[in-house]
Amino acid sequence: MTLHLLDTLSGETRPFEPLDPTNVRVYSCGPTVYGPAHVGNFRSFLFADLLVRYLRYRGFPVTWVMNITDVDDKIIRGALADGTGIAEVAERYTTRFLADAATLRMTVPDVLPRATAHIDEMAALIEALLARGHAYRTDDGSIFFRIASWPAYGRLAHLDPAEMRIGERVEADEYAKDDVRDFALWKGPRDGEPPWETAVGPGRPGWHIECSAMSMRYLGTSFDVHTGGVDLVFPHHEDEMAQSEAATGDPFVRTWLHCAHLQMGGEKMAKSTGNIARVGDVVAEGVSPRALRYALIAAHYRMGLSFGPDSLHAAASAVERLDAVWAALGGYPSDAADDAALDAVLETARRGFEDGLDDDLNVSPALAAVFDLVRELNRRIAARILSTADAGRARDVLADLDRVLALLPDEDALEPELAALVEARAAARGRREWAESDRLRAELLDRGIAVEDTRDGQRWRRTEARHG
RNA sequence: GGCGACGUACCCAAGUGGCCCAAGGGGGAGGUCUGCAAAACCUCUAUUCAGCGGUUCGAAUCCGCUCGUCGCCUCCA
Repeated sequence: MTLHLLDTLSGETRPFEPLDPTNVRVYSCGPTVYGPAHVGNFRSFLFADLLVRYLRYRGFPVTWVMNITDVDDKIIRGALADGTGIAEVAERYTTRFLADAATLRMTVPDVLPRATAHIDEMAALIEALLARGHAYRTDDGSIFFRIASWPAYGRLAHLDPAEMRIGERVEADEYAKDDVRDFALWKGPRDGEPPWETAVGPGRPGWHIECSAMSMRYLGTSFDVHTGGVDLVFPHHEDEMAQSEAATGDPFVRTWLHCAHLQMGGEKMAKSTGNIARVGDVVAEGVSPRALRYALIAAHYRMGLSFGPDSLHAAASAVERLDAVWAALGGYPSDAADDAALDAVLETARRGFEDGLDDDLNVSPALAAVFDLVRELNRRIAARILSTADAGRARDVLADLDRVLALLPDEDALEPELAALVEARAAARGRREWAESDRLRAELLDRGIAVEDTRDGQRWRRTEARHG
């Protein structure tokens, strides 16, 4: 099988065929940096991460672009509120975003363009739209996209423009649009708002134009995949597609991918309702970053996913299970001969993993294949039928699959002080001084090192998370 | 009001016509191993897939209706 993806626009699941096999181009709608992103936002970023990782695992070179929206109403409001500039606010939360992303082991995008650094590209796009008759100016210097000029409008969201409820709260009164459904490409200058002097006049960009300008700047007028949360389908991506195609005449995106919302307490996680959890807070509560990553990627991206203490606990246990085999395989002394059946076990796991992900990135069966492998490996370790070389090969396969999952523990050496405690504990146990060895074991656990005894002596692994 | 998704064990969650008397993870019960603990392994925990009809040799999977949950139509990942 090959990778198949379900495209929002066509509604079809199709084999993935890159426009250019030597450079798969992926664009993901990134954060608007007016505050810390919450874990719901990260679900969508990590789903894109999973896609990019899997494309690379499958051998495709990928260029991944994720924008940073660093100018918009909320940032302006936030800057006003705490008396700093919008650049400061944007910088603060961009830094925070990148730190959280790193915590969650998100692949660093190849390009992280900032909107404010691409104003000229936006202006050029708007000029093209004006020239082609798809946009018009209003008295205050704003420029709008004329939906009536674009018959394809509504195709992505599968909405009929005529049936759309006209937003009562839209800025219809603030800006004099020809049609309330028309959307802003450019907002004329206003007091208290940062103005840019551009070819289309002074003002600031509308939201949608940012993504069109930045994606096409780095990926061309047509590219392979565009990702985002379902809430972006309309109006953001609908508008983006309309303005991009109206400006260039080229089909904008080959495959649109949208992930479902993260649910917490039965409803979607959203800043507007305050129903949120943040990466920093969750980690501060003692959840390991890898467990959090697991909790956010372990379900198919188009399915609603519930988030909460239960899901985090299950995720933490699952990750520990991975850690346990990983550690067991690492410290596996054996004089057994090679296990003739191991290759088949490894191959079955790899096939199950790939078959799952090939099916529109369905991680559930992929993870099932991994855990089936884990059990097979544990059985063999317990039965001592693996050779040391076998253990190494099994580890290599796990590590290879982990290029996609990114859940395995870091391979770092133990700090000297802790290493000394581990040795002391082994020595005490060797002398059958149970009280002392138990004390050292407890102390090590307290410092994040779990020590376990096996027939071949003790072994240790990091635990990361506290347990309550 | 329009559009759409979903409803599988105690919880999360695969499976979308026969390999399903239904993966995987978590939780629970019992057992093995062990100085103890932990990990691991073994057994058990859905004759059943929201409910009711229908199509079919055959349905969790297709069709219809009913009930329920969630989302989009407005800033939003």
